[in-house]
Amino acid sequence: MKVSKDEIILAARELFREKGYAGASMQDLADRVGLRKASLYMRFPNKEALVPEVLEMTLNTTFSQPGISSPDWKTAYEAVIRSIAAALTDRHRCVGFHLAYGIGDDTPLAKQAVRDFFRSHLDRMTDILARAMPRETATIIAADDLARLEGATLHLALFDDPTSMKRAVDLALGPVRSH
Amino acid sequence: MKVSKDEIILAARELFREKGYAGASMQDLADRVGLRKASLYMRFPNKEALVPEVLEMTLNTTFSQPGISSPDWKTAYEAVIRSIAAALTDRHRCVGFHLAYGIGDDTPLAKQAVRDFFRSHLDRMTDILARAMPRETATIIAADDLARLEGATLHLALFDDPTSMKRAVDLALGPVRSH
DNA sequence: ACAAAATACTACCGATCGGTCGTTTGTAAA
DNA sequence: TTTACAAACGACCGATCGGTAGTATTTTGT
Repeated sequence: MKVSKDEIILAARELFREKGYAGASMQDLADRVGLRKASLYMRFPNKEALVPEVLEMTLNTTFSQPGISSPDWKTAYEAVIRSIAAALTDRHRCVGFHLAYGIGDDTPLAKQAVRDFFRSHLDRMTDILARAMPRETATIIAADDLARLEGATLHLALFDDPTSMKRAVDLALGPVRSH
Repeated sequence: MKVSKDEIILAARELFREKGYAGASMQDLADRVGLRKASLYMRFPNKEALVPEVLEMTLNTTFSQPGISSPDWKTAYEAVIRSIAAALTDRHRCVGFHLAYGIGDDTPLAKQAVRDFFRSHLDRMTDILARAMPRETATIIAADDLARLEGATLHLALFDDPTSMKRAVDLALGPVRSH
């Protein structure tokens, strides 16, 4: 194999993040990894099938950062927030968010994958917070913290401005520290 | 004229919001307004030229809501926040955000229009807040409030869940009320 | 009523889209 | 070294993309 499957998924992630689902072409993906378009269909049955793989890889790396599996909930939550924020700050956009906006009912497998992607984020964040507070409260905090991080990518994507993301991290971590 | 220019812009806005710039086709737009594709090029020189018009119309309606031009800054700011939140809650997505994510360097006029769109939002919000606080503080609050509103569309688009948006409004307005 | 101008139309352009087919190439077991 | 299988390939498919040319139709000014 000239190119590993992970390399293709990685390139597909960049493509989806930058151009969205509709704007990403298989030809462009083939060019980026140095294969012919037809060869991509050896590994993936179609374009839609790339989406679950991209999101699964992203989810895994996000939640594989050190500290996230700490028994101390403060340590774990801070690690999650920082892991997400670091990825978003680095790339200026969120693949999942771009796909969430752009994917329609014509690609149901991709749509479900996007839902699972964010549901996993929310569940894992909620589980950590629920160690120290009622689950109901944890659910709300997780949802709002994630929304704030995602929203801060607006300033990154448009104005190359990371300060809003930094404040989003501080605001998510402030109450945790003083808990 | 079978169809007014504003109708076309309105339909284009829906299209961009749902499918993004790359995913929106001129044929689809023509179908929605009941024209032939070629007739669209009577009013707009090309696809890219739709973007500034769409965003200008959106900006105008957003900031034409009652209360926004109130001399009382609290009234004005609340009206702005509620105007933005109402539009996002209704449509589940933000056109500007979708375009901000999807538009690349190949469409520079559209890119600049998106930047202007959000810059106007931020400037107008900052101007209102600056009546009651240092401009530096106002800039930060405006940026973070807008980011939070945009981020809350994640829960709307994916899970049809408006609660995060409601909390975003409350959080943006809470400090204002108790000021 | 008539001419001029604006608008919408049919038909088409080359390029690119996602995807498939049949063949060649590389590799690993025998 | 031969055999067998997977991987990569060039060439191609129908559909759709943004956009244009020329013509018909409707509106407008006189």
